[in-house]
Amino acid sequence: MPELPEVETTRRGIEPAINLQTIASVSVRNAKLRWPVNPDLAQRLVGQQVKSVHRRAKYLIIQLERGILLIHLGMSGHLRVLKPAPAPEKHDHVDITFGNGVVLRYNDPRRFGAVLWHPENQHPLLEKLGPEPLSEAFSVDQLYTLSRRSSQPIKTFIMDQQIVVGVGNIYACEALFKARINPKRTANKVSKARYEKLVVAIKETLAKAIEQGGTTLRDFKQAEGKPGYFAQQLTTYGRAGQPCNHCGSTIKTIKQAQRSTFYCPQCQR
DNA sequence: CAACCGCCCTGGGAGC
DNA sequence: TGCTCCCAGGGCGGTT
Repeated sequence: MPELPEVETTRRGIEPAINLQTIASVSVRNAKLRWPVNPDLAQRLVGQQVKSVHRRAKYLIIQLERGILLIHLGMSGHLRVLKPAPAPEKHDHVDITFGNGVVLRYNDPRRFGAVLWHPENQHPLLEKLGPEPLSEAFSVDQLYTLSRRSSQPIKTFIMDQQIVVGVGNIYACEALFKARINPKRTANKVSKARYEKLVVAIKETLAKAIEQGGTTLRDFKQAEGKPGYFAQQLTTYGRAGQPCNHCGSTIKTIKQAQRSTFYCPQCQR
């Protein structure tokens, strides 16, 4: 499940292979992703040089000479760097081949992701995004101010991409455990002192997950095809019925906004 | 406007 | 073994 650490891991994997390279060919086998892949994608991309490979929230932004290529991995997507590329398999929807022989291959069984070319450097999807959690722009003051007018539970509040980007279900659960906050607590009823802990917890959790190459549950693979290793450090996510690492009481699961939340009722208040 | 809910999709696991 | 059912979930878009 690609969240910010998985997307950042992917960015670091693909950048050295494709940066400053020129696109030689593009092959789209299945255009039906979250949004249809532009039928003229090849025409738009071939001959263009990659100027940089960035990440914003969970979007990969491949800056070209003219416009940008925006890639979202959705739920089950991954990108691989192949040289040479074996024959495409099921769910290998898009290949982008570069002048150096590298093939960037987009695979996404559930097709919740996106591959979008956009003529301008800014894209409507990027406009309303909140601050990057690992930047200084994500601060206690900013988060606390926003929280005062939110009656959502704290968990859905920190998963709102307009509040802070890149915190998906797994890391929301993990960060709330680390900050010892009950996920059901209403955002505007959490004290500033606790937001201080939460901001630190989010930053530490995400940074640690990036170090470990992301979390591999079922689908995620790094660009080189390796799994991520953060799954072994999960304290709450996917551990319903198991003992809390901290107090030994049983990890509980509930539904919030149609998502599973895992938490320790003893530690998190 | 904020909050909530439905929907898109497929593979994997559980249960029978 | 094989079928059916349920679940995973990011984020848009529509409704309350």
